Amino acid sequence: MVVRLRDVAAAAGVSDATVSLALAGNPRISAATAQRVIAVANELGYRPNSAARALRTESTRSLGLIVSDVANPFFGELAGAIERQAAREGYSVILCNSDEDADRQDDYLLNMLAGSQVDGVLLVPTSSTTPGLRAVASSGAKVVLLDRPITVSGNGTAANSLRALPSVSSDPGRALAEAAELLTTLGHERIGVVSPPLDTPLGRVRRKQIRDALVAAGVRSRDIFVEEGDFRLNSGYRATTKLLEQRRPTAIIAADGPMGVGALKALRAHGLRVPHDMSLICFDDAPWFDLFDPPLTTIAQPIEELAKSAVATILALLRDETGKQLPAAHPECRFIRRSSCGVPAE
Amino acid sequence: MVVRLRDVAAAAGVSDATVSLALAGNPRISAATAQRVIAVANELGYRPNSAARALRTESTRSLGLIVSDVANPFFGELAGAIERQAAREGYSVILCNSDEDADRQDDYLLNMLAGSQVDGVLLVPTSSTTPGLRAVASSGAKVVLLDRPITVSGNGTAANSLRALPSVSSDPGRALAEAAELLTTLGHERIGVVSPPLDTPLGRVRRKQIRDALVAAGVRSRDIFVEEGDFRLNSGYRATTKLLEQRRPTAIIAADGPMGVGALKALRAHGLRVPHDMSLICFDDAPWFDLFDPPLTTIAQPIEELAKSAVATILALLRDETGKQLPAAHPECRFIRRSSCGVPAE
DNA sequence: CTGAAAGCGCTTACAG
DNA sequence: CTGAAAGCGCTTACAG
Repeated sequence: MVVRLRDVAAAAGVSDATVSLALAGNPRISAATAQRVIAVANELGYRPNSAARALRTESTRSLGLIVSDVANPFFGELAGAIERQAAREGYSVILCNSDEDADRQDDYLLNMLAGSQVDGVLLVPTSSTTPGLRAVASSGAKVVLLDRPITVSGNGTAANSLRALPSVSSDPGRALAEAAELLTTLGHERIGVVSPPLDTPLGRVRRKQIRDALVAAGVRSRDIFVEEGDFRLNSGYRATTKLLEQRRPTAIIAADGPMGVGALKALRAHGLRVPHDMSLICFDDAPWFDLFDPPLTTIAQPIEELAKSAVATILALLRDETGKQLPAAHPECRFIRRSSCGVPAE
Repeated sequence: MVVRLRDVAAAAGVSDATVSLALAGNPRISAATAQRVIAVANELGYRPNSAARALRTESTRSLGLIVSDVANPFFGELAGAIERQAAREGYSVILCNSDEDADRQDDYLLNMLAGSQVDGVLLVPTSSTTPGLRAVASSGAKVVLLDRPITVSGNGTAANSLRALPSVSSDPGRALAEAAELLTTLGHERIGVVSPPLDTPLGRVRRKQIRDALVAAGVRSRDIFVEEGDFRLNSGYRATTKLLEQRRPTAIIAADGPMGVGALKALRAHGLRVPHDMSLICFDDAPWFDLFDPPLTTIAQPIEELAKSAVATILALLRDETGKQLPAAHPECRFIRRSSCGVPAE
């Protein structure tokens, strides 16, 4: 039913090797033969069996992409952009969803890499360092960390191989500075932060980045209130509710889109108007953020750049057997001011 | 670097065959041997090479999913739900994005199926019937149509094999009836429709479904104005602009989320307030639709059910060598009334 | 209950 | 310039 190399060879009256070489464009095959082989292959609709090719060449031309939550539009868009980049380079993308679960992440990592299902993996890591990631890193597998850092302690070879993993994520520095300045300029003094989980490296990094930006803009450290979320909508709702009940900030910064949406829902539920009673800034952007009531001010991640860097980095890693450290790529976030920030109420 | 079956066999002091059978849980292997083999395999971190396994068993335990636009949150969520279902059954999902391009779709179809990269494909077809789809269907490949129908003319075996493709999509019937009734009850008489492209089967089907629902609710056929979009935000904007300038409806129905968002943007740009000056209903839903200004009334597709049906159907197709026709699955859409519909202005 | 051997469909040295 | 042969890492009849 399916056309094999052998069928093409028989139909063209040449050997398997000739077909393989001709289709690969190898100049050793005469132009006449090559042309005939290609014509026959097209006519029969021949497509090489990818398992056989992968087994022989030890390269699958597939990449694994493990994201923490595909339902988050940020990761949906990112997955799309990565697929587009990878397709341009002749690679397929196997999409995996860890759902923020370290065990699911490790299963995917080990099955895909140790099982040679893919040549490399782009990983949005769920928590700091899982056994699977450690194993995979010290086996020298091709892994690029995406969107989130990991923290590594110790000096063993395992720790060093983890540290050697290239990392692609956005830099919110300048955008956060703009956001913080906007808030202080408007007169905000008490700021709530809905952060990622603080037991993850990203959580600690974001907390520090946001805190530093606010302090640099003149907010007193004791007037910054951090409430933990878990990246999802409901946690943004809960964290915001806590901030309202315990801290009474006049502005809130939420560390991703879903938590920002959750925050807005919580503010609504408490009868607070944005920006009149509360200013709100979140991370990530989407084409519909300006249709919200009110349009959301955000720190937008550069999705296309992230996708490009991620694919370029993993491909460099695949080409390079030398293992020389690749430069980390950190494209800048963009601050997009819309109307969810205003002067604090009395 | 990577552990092979052979390494496990050597370490356990048995043959390759024994390892393979033991790991497969074959009862022919004594419990003692099996236990020892499994322990050794775990210790060494053995994972079967998927290319070798696929080559030998002629089954990859991978599914292809070709969507038309991952940036559309509907497909993002759907892809996530499908990945979850598939993972539960031990299948990986290769995500492909056709970007509504028939050639890209055909490339993916042929490479994945003729190249045996996957066991089956879930396809959101871009347009009616492409050469690739025709080829793949008549070769007996395992394909399930998702979310969109195709139309098939003729009686050849090719046409029949296309007609035999199982199809999973939602049924908007009841939800549309509720939507139409709501509009007429509110007093709307002139309705604009932002439809999918009318040269696609889905476009024609949706136009008819919406028209029928509106007529059944009492709208005169000549007061229904259909403007074509292409599934994306900008086309919703353009189509809505046309409707405003040429037809002056008092309510608009947009056939998917991005076009609904585009419609809302166009209404804003024209200084129209929703629902005071114009009522708006769209298809698909998202957790943030109730934060829009105004919260959007929609016809929500049952994403989980679609994912479940799609995966169940393709797995049934893979198991079944008999080729008996599978029942089409059409879970119902849900009408979600929010505040984007109101009494028409004078 | 276990092992030796064949073979899935390719690619690639090696001959000629 | 082309072909015969080996081998990638598995699984599975077939012996014993």
